[in-house]
Formats: sequence, structure tokens, C-alpha cells
Amino acid sequence: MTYSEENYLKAIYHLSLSQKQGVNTNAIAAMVESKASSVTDMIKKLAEKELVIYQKYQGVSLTEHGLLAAKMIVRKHRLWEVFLVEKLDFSWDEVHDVAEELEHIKSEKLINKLDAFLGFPTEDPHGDPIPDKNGNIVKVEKQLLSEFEIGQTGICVGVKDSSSSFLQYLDKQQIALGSKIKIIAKESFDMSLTIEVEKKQMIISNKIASNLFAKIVL
Amino acid sequence: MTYSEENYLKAIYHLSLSQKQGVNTNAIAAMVESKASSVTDMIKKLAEKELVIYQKYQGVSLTEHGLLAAKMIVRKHRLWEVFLVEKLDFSWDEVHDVAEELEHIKSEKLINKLDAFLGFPTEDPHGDPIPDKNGNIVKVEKQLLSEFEIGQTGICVGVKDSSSSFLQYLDKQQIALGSKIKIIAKESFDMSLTIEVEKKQMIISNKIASNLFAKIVL
DNA sequence: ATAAATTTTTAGATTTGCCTAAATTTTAAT
DNA sequence: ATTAAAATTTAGGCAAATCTAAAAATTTAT
Repeated sequence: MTYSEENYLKAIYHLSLSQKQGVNTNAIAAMVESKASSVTDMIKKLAEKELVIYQKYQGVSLTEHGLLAAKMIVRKHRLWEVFLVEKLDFSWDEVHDVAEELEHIKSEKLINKLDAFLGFPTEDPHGDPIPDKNGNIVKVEKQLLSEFEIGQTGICVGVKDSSSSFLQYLDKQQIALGSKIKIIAKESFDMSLTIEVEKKQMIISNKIASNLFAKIVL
Repeated sequence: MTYSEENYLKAIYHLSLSQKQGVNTNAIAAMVESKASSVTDMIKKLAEKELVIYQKYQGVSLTEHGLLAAKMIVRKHRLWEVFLVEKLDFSWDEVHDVAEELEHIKSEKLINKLDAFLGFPTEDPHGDPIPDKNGNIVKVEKQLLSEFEIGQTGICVGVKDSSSSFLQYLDKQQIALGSKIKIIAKESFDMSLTIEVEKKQMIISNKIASNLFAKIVL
């Protein structure tokens, strides 16, 4: 598989997680930063290789084979992210672009040895699950902080948006994966939240709360 | 720089180490496994980018800029090889192909952090020198085992041929970097050598001896 | 239900890196 | 010094991945 085919496959995979139907041409184009016409071309190629199912004008979906291939790319991406953060001391907002390149290195042996070297992690530095060598994914029950009730406490376990600006905001506020967060109050006007993290109270906007995953405790 | 440009640059670098004159088109074609006409095309492109100096029919040589770029690719290749052997437990005959891919990952930060993680190694698993971040190379005085005199002792410090068949032969004979080798006798008919390694005597052909580097001791 | 807007596909080009075959230049041999 | 051989370059083409612009299909709105 080419570099480009892998990127399309990965885009289709990510889009299909948040869509029941076939994935739209335009959505793929936006994700891979190309044009709809380029997407149509590539989809045809992927369909010929039986990685996706394609019906003109009806969007695409992954075949079983395509799904596994996509998961293996995601697996590589996330394992490399763990490596960069845990071993090379990158911060969580710096790893994405490098991992985008590393994910295309073709060696099963490499990735399985890397997995072992890292101690078979199940989540990447942003809390996203790492598929195992068979494509199995451990699902953690978690919900957006914006969906928490007043008085509830959660442990931060992931981010929805992993843009560096958001991640740097969290660093600045000293919110990290593992932080214990208690919902103190919710402003009904703008849905901003007053929360308590490590004894300190702060106010976060609804946009922030809608991009932070936590699991309920207590 | 593209993947392909990097491979050509690296080929020119390797070839120019064992040639004073400009590097031949055909030699490059053999090294990158393409055709002479493709080489001519690429050379023109590299010349336009001022990475090489090119005069029709006269071969190419690297500019200062091109030399540094080539060294940085070699640096990445060899650092990744160290990583694969030291951290991921690959054997020295398995690392080349994966490193050929990894060497193209574009991140100075990555490679410098990897360098630090590995403890700033100066040689790769085959004894080849690793350029530092400025392109400086530590030269070790070493000579081919075939050039040793009878009675001399050397420490094996590198291989000239790093094909997996040769490396596997060395593994089988329990010759590794660091092995102490004494020349017991030399057969004038075929230049084969009787050597002593770790108390054991064995005979190696001239071809083997011509691909093993050692530094003289005692 | 039909027209308008949107989405998707097709058609035709472009760029990169490669090829084959032919032409040119250089090198080697007599 | 010519000629033959080898090396190199040029010319013309191909496949992959992309694009723009135009055509076709689908969806939305009135």
C-alpha cells in the first residue's frame, strides 16, 4: 500500500467512527487536505483493492480487510506517539506530525518489538486507544466533561481535540491525563463550568469541557 | 527534499567516499537500482537545487550543502540502526531495510532526541561512524584483516560488506565487533588466513578477511 | 413537484519519478 | 588516428497522485 492510500484509509476509518452511513467524499477531502475529485479517484483504487466498498454517490465504507489495515496504521501512529513521549521526552502537543510520518514505516516486526519495548500500552498520550496486533481495541467508558453533573468527580482520561493549542492550554492550566476534576458549578447562560483540580478552582468554557474526556469516580 | 532525492544524494555520498573523481552515472544507477537515464534526470534536479555539481558526461560531486545533507541522512540511518539493535533487540543483519525507511523521517528534533536517548553513539552496529549533528565524523584507524601480518593481533571494529549473509556467517563463527583476532598463518595460494578467536582456531577465506575491519593491538 | 443548491463524478492537465530506445559523447583498442 | 565499445544524455512515454472546470446526480427548499 502506498503512503497516500494509507492516509485515505485512515481518514475513512476516523470518519466512519462518528458516522453510521457511508463516509462522504467531501469529508474525506477535508481530512486528507485534497479535493473531492482526487478523493473519487483514490476511492476507486481502494475499491478495486477491496479495501473499501464504494457505490457512486453513496459514499464509502471499509471492508473487513480495509478496517484491519486502517487499525494497523492507527496502531503504529499511537505506539510511536507513546515512544516519543515516554522515551524521547516529547510533550503531548508535539508528537502528532512526527507520528504521521512514522506510521507509514512498513515492518510488522518493528512495530511489535516497539509495542513490547513500550510495555504493551493500551492508550496513547492523548488517551486514545491503541489497537493490539490483531486489531482489538480496549474500550474505556468515559464521557465528556461537559456531560458531567454538578457535584460529580472524574479522572481525566483523554482529549477529543488534540490540537496543540488545546493541549498547551491544558498544560498551562495544569490539567493532565489522570487529573481528578470535580464539577462545582455550571453556568446555564454559556454552559461554562466551575471545576476543582488539585484543590484549585477554575472556570472552563463549554468548548473546553466538550473536548475533555473523563471517567466518573466516587 | 523528496524520498527519492535523498536516496540519490546518499548514493552519491557513499560512492564519492571511495572515488576521488566525480561519481559515475552508472554507478549511481546500480546503487539506487534504477537506470542511467533516470539518474541523469535526477542529477539535473539535484544540480538545480545546488546539492551537486554536474557537468555533462563528467559525473557528479556533492556541494558542501549536498554533503551535509547526505551526512544527515547517513546519521539518521545509523542512529536508527543503533536503536533497533540496542533497544528493540534486532540483530545486526536485520536492521538495514527498516533503517532505509526510517532515515527519511523529517524531524531534527526527533533525531537529536534519539541521539541523546542512545547516549550519543559514534558507531552503528556494523562499526560505521555516525556523523554528529554538525556532520562531524570520528575516524577510527582500522584496517582490513586481510592486510594484517602474521602474528599480529587485532580487535574487530567493523565490516565492509554488511549483507545479511556475511553478518550471519560471522554470527555463526562467533566473530563479533570487539572480538580479539590473532593472525596465525596465511596461505599464499589463496590468501586464506588461519586465525585465533577466543582460544579457537579457524580458517577464513580471503574474501572474509577482506570484509572485516580491525584495529591493531599489542 | 420542480427548481435551486449542494455534492459527487468525469474529463482533461500537470508534476514527479521512472522507463525504453535512439542519439551523442567519451574512452579504449587497434 | 580511426574505429569500436562503453557510458551518458536526450526524446518521448507511462503511471501515480494531484488539480481545475464542467457535467451529472442527489438533496434541499419552496
